[in-house]
Amino acid sequence: MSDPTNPLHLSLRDVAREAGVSTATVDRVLHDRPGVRKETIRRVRETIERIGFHPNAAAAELARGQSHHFCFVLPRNLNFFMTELMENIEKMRSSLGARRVRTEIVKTDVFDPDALVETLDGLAGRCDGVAVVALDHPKVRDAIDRLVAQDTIVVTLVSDAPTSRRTRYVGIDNVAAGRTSGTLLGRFVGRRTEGKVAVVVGSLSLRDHVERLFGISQVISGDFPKLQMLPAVEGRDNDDLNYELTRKLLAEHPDLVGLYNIGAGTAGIGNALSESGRASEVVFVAHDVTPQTRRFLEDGVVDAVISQNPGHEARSAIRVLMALRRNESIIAEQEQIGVDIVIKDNLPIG
Amino acid sequence: MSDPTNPLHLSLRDVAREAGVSTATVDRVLHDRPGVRKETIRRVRETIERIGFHPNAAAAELARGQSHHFCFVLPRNLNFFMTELMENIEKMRSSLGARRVRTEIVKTDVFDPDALVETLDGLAGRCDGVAVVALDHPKVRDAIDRLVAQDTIVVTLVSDAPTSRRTRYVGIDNVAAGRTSGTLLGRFVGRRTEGKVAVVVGSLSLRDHVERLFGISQVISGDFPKLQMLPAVEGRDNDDLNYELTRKLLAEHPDLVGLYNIGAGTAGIGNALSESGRASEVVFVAHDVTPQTRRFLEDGVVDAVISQNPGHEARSAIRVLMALRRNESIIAEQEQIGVDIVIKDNLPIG
DNA sequence: ATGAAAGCGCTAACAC
DNA sequence: GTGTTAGCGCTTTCAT
Repeated sequence: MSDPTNPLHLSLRDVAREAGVSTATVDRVLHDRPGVRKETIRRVRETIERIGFHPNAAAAELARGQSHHFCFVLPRNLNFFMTELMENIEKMRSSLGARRVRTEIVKTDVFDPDALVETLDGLAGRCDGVAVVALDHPKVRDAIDRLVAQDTIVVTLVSDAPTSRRTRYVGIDNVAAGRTSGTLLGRFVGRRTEGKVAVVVGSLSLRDHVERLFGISQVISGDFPKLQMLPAVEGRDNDDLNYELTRKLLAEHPDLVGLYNIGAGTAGIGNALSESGRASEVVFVAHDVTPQTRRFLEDGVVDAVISQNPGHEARSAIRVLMALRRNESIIAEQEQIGVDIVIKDNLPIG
Repeated sequence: MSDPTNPLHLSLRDVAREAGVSTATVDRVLHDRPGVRKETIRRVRETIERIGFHPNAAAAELARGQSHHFCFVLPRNLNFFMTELMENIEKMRSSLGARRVRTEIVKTDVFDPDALVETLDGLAGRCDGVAVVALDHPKVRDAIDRLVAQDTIVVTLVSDAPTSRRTRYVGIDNVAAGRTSGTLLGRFVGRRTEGKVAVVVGSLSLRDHVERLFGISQVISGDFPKLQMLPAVEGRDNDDLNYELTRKLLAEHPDLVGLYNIGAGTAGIGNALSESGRASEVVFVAHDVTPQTRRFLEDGVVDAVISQNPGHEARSAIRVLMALRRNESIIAEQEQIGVDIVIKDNLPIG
C-alpha cells in the first residue's frame, strides 16, 4: 500500500513546491505562526486545500521532540477503585514511554486539605500536567489555581473542585449518579410499595458523596411518594462501621425497603444485610464494580451497582493532558465519563 | 522539559554505542529479525534493559512510512444507530489522515447474503483491513474467510459471524443484552405481579436479534415465574408495522405488563403504547439511544434502553485494525464493548 | 552476521 | 518575510 500518487503521501515539500514557497513558510502557515504576508498565507492555504495535504503527525512529533511529565495525585489509602485506577496508569507506562510521556504517581492524604495543598505545591515546576483526585475545599482550590498560574495543566480526576481553574474534570456527574440510583432503587422496590430508604455515605464533607445524596433525595421525594428517606448515616467508607450501622438500621426499621451505599465499604453493609435474611426484601444499590460487589450482585444481595470505569478514566485523563499540552483537539464525546449501571447480567468480564 | 540525562531521550544510537554494535543490529534485535548471533542478541538485550531504553513510536512510524486503507462495510439503509456509527468514522478521518490511515465506507445490503458476499469479494486486494456489519450466513462466512486468506484483516462490527475466521468481533454480547433487558423488565414490573411479556424482533433470521430473544427468554422463564412470554412477533424494524403489531398486542392482552423491542422501530411501538394510555402500566425496554428513545425515556414511555455506544465501536474498530496491521498490542479491556443500561437519569448529554 | 548511510516529513534556528 | 538546513530516532538497503 505505497503509492506516490496517493494523497496520503503528500508532504510539506509538495505544498511548498506547488505554492512556490519554502517548507518553513508552509509550516508557519500551518501553525498560524507570525511572519507571513497575508497574500502568501492565502496562497499556501489554497494549495493545501487543493492538493489535499494532511501533515504527518509522526513526523511532527519526532521533530518537536518534546516530552511530558504528568503527575497523578491519588489518595494514600487506596481502595479497590483507586488501586484499579493506579494499575491502569501503570499499565500505560510503556506505551506512553514510546510517546515520550512519563507518568508519576504521587500519593497523599487527599482528605486532608493541608496535606493535599502541600503535595500540590510541591509539584510546581516539577511537571507539565497534574491529574488530581481533588477535595472541594478553598485551600485546595487555591493550590490548584497556583499550579495553573504557573502553566501547569490541571485536571481533576474522579472528584472535582469545580470552583478551581482546573481545565477539566475527568469523572462522572455525581448528581446524575445519585438520581440513577434513586430511580433504580425506587423502580426495583416498586411504585406500589411503602417503606423506608436508608442511605449510607462515607462522609458528608465529600462533595461527590453529598452530590449523590442530593441526587437520590430529589428522585425519591419527587418520583416515589410512598418511599420515605431516612437521614443519611456516615460510615467513613469503613466496612466494620458500615456493618454496625446497617444492623442498627435493619433493627430499627422493619419497614426498610431500600438501601443505598454512596461510598465504599459495601462489604460491611452487604454482610449485615445478608445475615439479617432480608436481602431479598431490601433493594440494595451500591457503587463500583469490585470483587465484593460482583459477588453480591451474583448472589442477589446487591441489586445494582453504579460505576465509573477506572480504566476509561485513567486513559481519558492521559489523553486530555496530552491533548492540552500539545494543543490537539479533544473528542468531547469520548472523554465524557458515563454513569454506568451494572446488574448481574451485564457485569463486564474480568 | 528536555533533559539529556532523561531516560526518555535515549535512542537506538545510545544502545548501539553501549553494546558496541551498530544501530541496525539493535533494530534487528528489537524486532526479533534474523541475522544476529545469539551472543550479540543477549548483549544488546542486556544493554537495553540496563539503560532502560524505549523505542520512540513516532520515529518508527515515520521511518516505516507505511499507510493503511480500511474499509467499513455498512448497511445501505442507515438507521439512526448506523448513521451515528458512520458519522463517527467520518469524524476520525482527519486525525487518521495524520497517521496515514484512510477509511472508506462501503454501503451494501447487509441483509442479503449474496449482495454482501459480492461486496466483500470486491474488497479483496483493495484494502488492508475490513470492518463489516456481518450477517451470520454460510456464504458470508466463506467470503470473510476468503478475505482473511488473502491477508486482509477482518473484524466484524455490531453483528458477528462467529464461525468465520474474522480476527475479532467489535460489538456487544447480545445474549447478555437480552438477559439484561429481561432482568430490568422483570424487576420494574415487580416480582409480585403476574402478566404477559411481549417481544418484538426485527427478524428471526438475524443472529443478534435471536440472541437477544434467547437472553430475555432465559431470564423471564428462569427468574420471573409470574411472567409469561408471548411468542415473539417480527416487525422488520419498521415503525408502521411495529405500530400495528403493538396495537394488536395491547388489544389482545389486557394483562400485558412488559414489552421489549429487540430491534429498531421503537417509535412505532412507543406511539402505539402511548396512545393506548397504558404506558405507565406496561414496562417498555428498547434498544439504542436515539432522539426517539430519548424522548420516550424522558416521557416515561420507555423505561430503559439497552445500548452500545456507536462512537466507542467506531474508534475500537479502527484501533483494533491498526493494532493488528502494525503488530501492536490491544488493550483488551478498552476494546470490550459493554452492554450499557440507560434510563432517564443517566442519559448521556447530546 | 554486521555496519554505514540514506532517508521518512516536519520543526526550529539561523541566515538573508 | 522568507529560505536554508540540520536534525529528531528509527528503518532499510546495500556493502562488507
